[in-house]
Amino acid sequence: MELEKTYQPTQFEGDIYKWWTSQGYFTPEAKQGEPYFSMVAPPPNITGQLHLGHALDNAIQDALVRFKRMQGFNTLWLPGTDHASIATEVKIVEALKKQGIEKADLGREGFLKRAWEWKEQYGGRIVEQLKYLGSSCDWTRLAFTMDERCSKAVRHAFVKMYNDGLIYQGNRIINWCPECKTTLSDVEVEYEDQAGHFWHYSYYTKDGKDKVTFATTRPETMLGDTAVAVNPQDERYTHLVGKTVVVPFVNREIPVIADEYVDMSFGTGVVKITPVHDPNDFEVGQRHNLPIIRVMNDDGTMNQNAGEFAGLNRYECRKQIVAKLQEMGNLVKIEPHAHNVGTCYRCHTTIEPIVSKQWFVKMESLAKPAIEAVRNGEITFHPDRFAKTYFNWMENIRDWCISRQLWWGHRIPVWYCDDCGEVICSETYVTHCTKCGSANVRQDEDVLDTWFSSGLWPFSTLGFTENHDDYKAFFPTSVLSCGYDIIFFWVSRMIFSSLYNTGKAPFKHVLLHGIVRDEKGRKMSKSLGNGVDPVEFIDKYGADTLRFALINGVANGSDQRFSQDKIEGTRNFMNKVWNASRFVLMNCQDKALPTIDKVSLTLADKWILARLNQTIATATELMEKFELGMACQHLYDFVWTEFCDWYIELSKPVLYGSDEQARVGNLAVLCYVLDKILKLLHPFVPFLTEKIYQSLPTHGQSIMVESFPTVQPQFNFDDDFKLMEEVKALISKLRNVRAEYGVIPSKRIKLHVIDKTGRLNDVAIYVEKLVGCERIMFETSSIGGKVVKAVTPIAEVEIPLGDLVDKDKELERLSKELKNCQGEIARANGKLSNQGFVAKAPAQLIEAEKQKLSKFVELEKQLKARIAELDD
RNA sequence: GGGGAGUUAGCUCAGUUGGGAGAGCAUCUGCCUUACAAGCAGGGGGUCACAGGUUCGAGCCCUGUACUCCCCACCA
Repeated sequence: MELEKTYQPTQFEGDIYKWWTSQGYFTPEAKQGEPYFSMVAPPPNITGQLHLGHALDNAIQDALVRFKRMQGFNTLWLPGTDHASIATEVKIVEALKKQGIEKADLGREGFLKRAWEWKEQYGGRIVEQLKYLGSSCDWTRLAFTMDERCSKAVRHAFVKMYNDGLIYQGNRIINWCPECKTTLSDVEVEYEDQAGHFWHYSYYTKDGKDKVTFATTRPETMLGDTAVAVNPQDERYTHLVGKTVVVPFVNREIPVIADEYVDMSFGTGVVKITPVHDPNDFEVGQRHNLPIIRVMNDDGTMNQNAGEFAGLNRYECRKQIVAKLQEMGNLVKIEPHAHNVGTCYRCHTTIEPIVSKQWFVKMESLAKPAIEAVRNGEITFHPDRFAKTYFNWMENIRDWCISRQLWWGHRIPVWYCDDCGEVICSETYVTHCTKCGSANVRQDEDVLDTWFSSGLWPFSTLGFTENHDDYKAFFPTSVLSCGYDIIFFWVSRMIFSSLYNTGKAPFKHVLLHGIVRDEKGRKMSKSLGNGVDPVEFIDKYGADTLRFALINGVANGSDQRFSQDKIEGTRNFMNKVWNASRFVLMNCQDKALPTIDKVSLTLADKWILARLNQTIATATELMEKFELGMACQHLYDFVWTEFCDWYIELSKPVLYGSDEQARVGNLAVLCYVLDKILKLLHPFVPFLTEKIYQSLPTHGQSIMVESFPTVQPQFNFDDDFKLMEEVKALISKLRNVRAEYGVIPSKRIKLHVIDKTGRLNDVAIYVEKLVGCERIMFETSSIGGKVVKAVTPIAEVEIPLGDLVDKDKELERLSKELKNCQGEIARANGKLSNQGFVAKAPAQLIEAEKQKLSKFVELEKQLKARIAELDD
């Protein structure tokens, strides 16, 4: 098969993906007892449009999965999508609004019908986009958080927790989004710095003789005030404690109470207490049995308890209250004040803390084993610093509010009997009261937090509730990979949910990556319009390029900037691999090549094979430590610098020569190394490597089911490797001399070489070709005359450059070298004469230092001789 | 307030058991050398934030300082 002249990924990526799928390569059998590697993919929301975060996430996971698959593990990577309760509902409501339809108009049934239609349409789209990336996940096992299997797991987990007393219903202060009209858990609130004000004003005692002055950022909540509080130690206010003051507008008499919560040194030392609309005030209210008076509706407008302000939205109400307080003379002053305001993570509306009856998960007993599993190493985080983040959160965890006033999601499996008041929690649908038999039962209206079902993902998808073969074969999973930004939302919940439900940790390793930012380091977002559509990039540069660019050289867990430069640089690398392959293949023609063990290896061959071994060892080790970014970097360097710039160039004189046996031998090595390179790169660059692999004379069925390369000890060739490194250094030095003397590139020079190793005859053709020389003449002594002399550990080379040779310039060049050389000697001597070093450093290091010293001492001698010669 | 991270070449960043500072881009010089100009060869450029300490030896370990960023909690 001929390869095109340049790398054009769009010509083959799609076809290859279809072919892989049709071959069933992504679909493992569930075989118990076999070494396996399994991962569940973080399910993207069905609202989703593929973004670079998904691309990175999938590139990492696919690389791991392909690596493990090639290593022979029974490998499962299970994909799926998330119903994303609130996010999806928000989108659908928006879409309906555009059509002039209100959610309520449709009713629950009608709305859910729309939602499922939405799921079909957009859930499918994101799945298709993931395929563009080349992800080798098993689509036959595609899951959805609301499919029957996952829903069953949700009901099972809920009922078990309910029966164990871990799920309870309570009247507590929760976060309310007036836009989405639902509760939110603590982690779903995002805090934003906003410029606001401190409004200082006073409440008076009924007789008007005394007053308390305080500051608030939210005057509108005063309508729900049921006390003002001072610190019990605060002597300024002792006389007032126990008295009452009057809340204007609503004319409510409220007590002045004493509570430790109040910070005497802050402000006036007085705090107004609104138990219903502030978490801290709620606590104070609990302690003092204060009444709870709600003044706001679910949509953020004021309710009838707000009296004259009823019906206004909360901001308008605030404005009017401030104005009226001023009129009445209660307002003392207004200060600018920056504060953190909680907003809804979906719509960014300012959340309203309110007291409400909701369902909660009791966290304390769940968190304990979840902390322990990480502490005892059952689960490890990569990088491990994120374990601290995890502990920090888990150890301070509060109960989890799981009920949501939404329609799209898992409905809470609790029924109420309207006749006898029985509360029935059941895995199956309830039609009659289990206590009185009445048919007058109704299900709880609310649905569950979307993260409740995601928390079960590693086992719900594998068929935990039915003890499915997949569960038996692939659970616990091996690795969980996601961005560090969802440790709280997702990772922690999976850990405690799994320990509680299955008795096992859901995964062994948590591999975390950072956020992909724009060129300026900003987070990509819709509002900034700085988002990048990965599909566009794939169409232009190919999925391989995108994947490699996202992984190469990036450290685990750290954010990265995504730039056009990086993409292009990576594309160039792909093109490099492509063209190197083309070079090898076009030289092979259809020649029958010997296997590598039948080839008489040259010095260059041995060098590249030894270097390949090192690369395989390093890459494998890094992959196993999940250091994919570093593995890529090593491969990049090996392919470009060692293989292309050196080995292929070293091959040219052989391939273009007339020794047929040497040609064939060289080609065999080229093919061998290329084959290994493709396999090493395959996890990162699946399409390109498959495409080229299929063109190799030795190709098998598919590169993705071939074995990952392993170190071949017979190819280590330490001494030859070192010699070849010296030859390379010699070549570089000679090129340098050419450049320094301005010898035009087309000029073939002559080299007179005094060989100090006795082995350079073998490498003469390399030097001739790579330095651009007419012919090497081996000498036993200096030829003298107008020459430039290069002195190296393996050879002295004289280059007759005629009139180009300039004595002063030459002296300057050699003196510079001499100085450098003497510096090295001084350094080595310094180390070796340091008793501490000689006594404590590893023997290997000392030996290496000694060798260096003698090498440079020898060089120094020669350089000095040459300088003396010129000075005469 | 608590926790975490960062500070390395002009820019973006690697540097994982402490043993002679690296890459890509940019820049300078010269090349269309029959795989590749999406390329080749050669060069310049860094007191690894600062100050101490441990060590024979520190970009790496410890302490402190400065600045930047992130997360959590939050004072009404």
